[in-house]
Amino acid sequence: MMERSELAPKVTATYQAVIDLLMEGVDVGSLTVSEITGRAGIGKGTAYDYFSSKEEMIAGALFYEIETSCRALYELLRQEETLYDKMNLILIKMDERVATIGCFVKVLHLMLDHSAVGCELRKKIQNKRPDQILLTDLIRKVVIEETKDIGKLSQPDLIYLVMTILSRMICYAMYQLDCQYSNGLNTAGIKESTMREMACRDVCRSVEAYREKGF
Amino acid sequence: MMERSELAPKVTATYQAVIDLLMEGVDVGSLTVSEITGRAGIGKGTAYDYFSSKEEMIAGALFYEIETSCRALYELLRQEETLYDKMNLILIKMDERVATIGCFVKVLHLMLDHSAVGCELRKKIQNKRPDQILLTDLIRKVVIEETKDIGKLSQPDLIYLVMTILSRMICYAMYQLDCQYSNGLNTAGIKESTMREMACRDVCRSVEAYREKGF
Amino acid sequence: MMERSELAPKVTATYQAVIDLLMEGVDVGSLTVSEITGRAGIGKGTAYDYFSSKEEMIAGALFYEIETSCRALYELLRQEETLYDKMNLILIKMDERVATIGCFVKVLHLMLDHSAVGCELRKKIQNKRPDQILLTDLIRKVVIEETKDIGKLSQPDLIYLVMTILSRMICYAMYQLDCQYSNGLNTAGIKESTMREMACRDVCRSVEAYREKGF
Amino acid sequence: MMERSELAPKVTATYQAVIDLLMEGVDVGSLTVSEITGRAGIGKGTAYDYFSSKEEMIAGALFYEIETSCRALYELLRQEETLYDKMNLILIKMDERVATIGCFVKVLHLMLDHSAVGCELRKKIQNKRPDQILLTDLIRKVVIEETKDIGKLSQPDLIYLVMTILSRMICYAMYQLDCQYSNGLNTAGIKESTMREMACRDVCRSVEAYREKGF
DNA sequence: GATGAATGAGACTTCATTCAT
DNA sequence: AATGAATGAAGTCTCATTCAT
Repeated sequence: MMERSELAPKVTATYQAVIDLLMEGVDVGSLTVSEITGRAGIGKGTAYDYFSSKEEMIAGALFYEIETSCRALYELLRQEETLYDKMNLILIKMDERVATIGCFVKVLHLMLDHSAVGCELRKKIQNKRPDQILLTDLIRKVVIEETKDIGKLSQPDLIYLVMTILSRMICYAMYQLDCQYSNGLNTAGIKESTMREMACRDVCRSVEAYREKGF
Repeated sequence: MMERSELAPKVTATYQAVIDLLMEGVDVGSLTVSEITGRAGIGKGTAYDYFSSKEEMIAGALFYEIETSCRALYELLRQEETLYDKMNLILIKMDERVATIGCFVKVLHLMLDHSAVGCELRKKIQNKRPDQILLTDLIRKVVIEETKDIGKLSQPDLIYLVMTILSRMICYAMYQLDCQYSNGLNTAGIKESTMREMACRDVCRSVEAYREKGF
Repeated sequence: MMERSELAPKVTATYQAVIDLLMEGVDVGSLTVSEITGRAGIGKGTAYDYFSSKEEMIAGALFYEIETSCRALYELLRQEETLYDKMNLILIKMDERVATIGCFVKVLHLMLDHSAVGCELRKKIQNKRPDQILLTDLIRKVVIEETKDIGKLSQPDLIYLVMTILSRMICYAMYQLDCQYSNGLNTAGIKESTMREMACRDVCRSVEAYREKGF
Repeated sequence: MMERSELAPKVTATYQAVIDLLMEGVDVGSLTVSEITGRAGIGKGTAYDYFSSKEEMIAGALFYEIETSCRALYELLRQEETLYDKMNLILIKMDERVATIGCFVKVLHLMLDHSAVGCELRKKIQNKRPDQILLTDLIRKVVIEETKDIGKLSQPDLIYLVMTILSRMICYAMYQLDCQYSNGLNTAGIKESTMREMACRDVCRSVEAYREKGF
């Protein structure tokens, strides 16, 4: 009934192998079918019974991973009351599943490049079913639910709010990644909780400013 | 004396070819040496007299491109007075050189992946000369100069301010890219000037909040 | 009693599938077991219960097809009186079953190449039962029956007559195929009946010349 | 000046390797690029600098081989006077270059199948330059030159004469090939000179019949 | 008996890099 | 100094065959 259970075991094995490899730091562009199927514990040919190309395997795995994560997160967010708490939960979950962040970042990258995997992924995202929730859908829902008492948001305001939250999340992800690798931000020494607090306060400040005067 | 003039003509031709190709939408991962040297109008072997690998060509080109852009932008920013104006100018320049944004985005991507080009690029950035200004250096300088009257910034506060600005810039870049390709943000219909205004006001609001209570 | 009825249904289904595919224009070399069994409506494993290899399936199908055709044609030829009429009937049947000609041509090809299917087919032909009639047997019978009044043919003369007829048939097949695809003969505009007439007259002329002076 | 000399050495090496392999009995369909380039003494990648696919290599080699043979034969045929002598020379040359016959037969096969090599070859033949002489051009020229005193041939008559000669050549080739492999004709014991004589007489008889009454 | 999911050897093709000219 | 022809390692994908169900 859950779509997870609908997937053939070889498909989930392939997806898991792709995600595992990516999380271990293998670059998307240098993933090979041999690596994937070897890790998945299936034959090379078997993968081609389920996917028509390497790109489909990788794009499928990433789509599945972020869709699953976003849907699960959405369920959790509904239990939080305030925007601050929701934002905080998002960031906490980002910490808990920091390894997954890499996948989100890779998806963002792929959305913007012209690689074969990127194309495949864009196709998947454009054709996604309405009940599948990706990152922007998640944020949009949070914003709409949180601000519905203000009155119906105009499209531009909605988008700006979404982007504000998204930029904070990216900001936080950059912080996380800078802790892992050194990317030039030199975030060493700043506590996670401090970062979270600042980010949440920032988001709320933006919304309050909106409530007062509109954007 | 200028480092530009220090570069051999074949090197700049190679760099330009890489940048041109990337701006035309060729994916970093699918760039080939043949394409690069063909576009640069030099022989394949010649390129290897100046670079030891394909990765060095690409990483070198990207480093050169962003370093040049950031240095030029820094010179311009010094002439602006307020933080609002500086932020605004950054965004305006991002519009004027929207094609270059793609390179910045690619650099961000490469900083985070484990590809061969990414490694090469990270090496270049870590070993950069002090007089070479990259994006984070640029922002750090803007923040320090703008806030020096407040007193010396603590390291964490400085970093948070830098990240705030960076996140707004990324936000704006996302908006720009979403106008070009459709990435799911549906920013259609929002004017550039409106976006800029919102972003600048946000940044200033953050700094003001800092001035009042500290982060 | 009839060998057709001796064949298991899965075998005839396989044979029919091969022949259908070949007649639809699929190249012998690019036939796959999946295609064959899919078309035959049987499982891939099942085919291997009846055949030991793909080659055996294809060679078996072709052998069966031509043997069946030749035997049927032989029965019809016995009812014709003169050599002219017999030759004419052969060519008329070639027109009626023009699609089958492709199989004969493929068999000719396979007899001459060193492909795995060719080997298998040669084996089948060399080990054929005496009551199985193939093309050369058919022609040989026609020649012997037609010329028995002249006296017993010497082996070389018999062979030459057989080859004469065979070469005319090939000639006619080339004409047929050139009508379907353009193979450079540019036979467009020549009527079938004219071609047949010329071929039959030629064959008779050869035999008459033989009757008069011997070859 | 001769087109032979225009071909790059690696191209002729590739062509020769293909022809050699085919003459050694390797089946067209089972030729591999490794085999070809290994035999040609060049790197696998080198072949792809000159050809865009395996099919092009094989089709190119066959086209080159038959075109060269036919052109050379045409030059020789011009020195013969009578149709009998011309036909005889053709058959003698077929004996001298019996190994090449296999190539002609393979070309005939490829013209009729739907394989990738066949497609490539048909393209090459359809786009051949007017000065390139293939088998049917050769025969057409022989027929036209030999019969010009009779008056202009109608198109159908021309084609029929061409096919008559072609069928005798096929007949002779069948004899040759049956001597090499046993294909069911059992030509053992017939001398080459006898076969040639019969074939030449047959062709002349056909032309004479034409002279007298028209076809 | 029948199936088709699974396998993996091996095919074609690309492309970074070298080196003789 | 500059070139680009040549290389061959390595990647993707196909498909004949097997075997557990």
